[in-house]
Amino acid sequence: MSVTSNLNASFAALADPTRRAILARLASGEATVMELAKPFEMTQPAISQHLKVLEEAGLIVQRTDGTRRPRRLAKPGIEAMDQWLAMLRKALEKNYNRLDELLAAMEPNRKGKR
Amino acid sequence: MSVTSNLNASFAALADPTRRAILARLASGEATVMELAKPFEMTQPAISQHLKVLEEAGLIVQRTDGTRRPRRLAKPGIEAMDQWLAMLRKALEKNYNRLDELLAAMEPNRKGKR
DNA sequence: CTTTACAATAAGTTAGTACTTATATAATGT
DNA sequence: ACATTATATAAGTACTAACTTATTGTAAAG
Repeated sequence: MSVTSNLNASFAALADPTRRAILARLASGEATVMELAKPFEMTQPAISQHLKVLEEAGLIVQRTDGTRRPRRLAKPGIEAMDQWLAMLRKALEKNYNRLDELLAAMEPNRKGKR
Repeated sequence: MSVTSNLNASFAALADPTRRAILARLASGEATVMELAKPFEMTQPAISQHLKVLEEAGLIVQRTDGTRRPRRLAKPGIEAMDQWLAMLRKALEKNYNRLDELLAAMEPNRKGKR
């Protein structure tokens, strides 16, 4: 039950297209394992394993409803990734990148810089 | 070739803390392999391999300056991830999540299990 | 109680990742 | 031409990930 905010696990979780599809589905509301499994040509255990990965990454949470365990998105985990990426986005917006490109363009042939 | 927009590879690249550190460093401007390697207790080939992963993921680009290959951030690849995450962020903002929580709270809660 | 539906876990296989050391390539300085 | 500096590639290894089938746990329904 910890908000580990583990960026390693979070980004690794997003690297799998099945898990991204699951999250996309959960973006429109909670869903059970069976509902989540339906679109995929994959067994139920495989989906359960993906859900475990997503939960351990802090990207989803579950509740209990009889034998069902509906999942929904977990805000903190998603925000943690979003904020990390915001850092890169801001760097790009600040034109650091363009400055580098300019320097690269000015570089005619040789000459070291540092 | 350039804008492969490969989210699998992009997110997988971010799952490694060394690669995130490299990107963070590049956020403040371009750097060579040696410069990037310095902070790590890791060999140069290891860093070169990480850079290859980042480049194939579309997150950095390189230019040639003599024997040096300074890297810098690649805007399109970073924006692609950012936009994908924006989808989840918006879902959370739209209170889909809160609605689910409300439904969960309304659910007649049964006994704790085991 | 017994069956059914939903979901988790176990064990095994295959493929991929993240390093290492050793070596190759390529531009620069002398 | 040779040595130096900067980087890439190759090969090997240990670890991890993503599936599968088989089985188990648990609540609801008959």
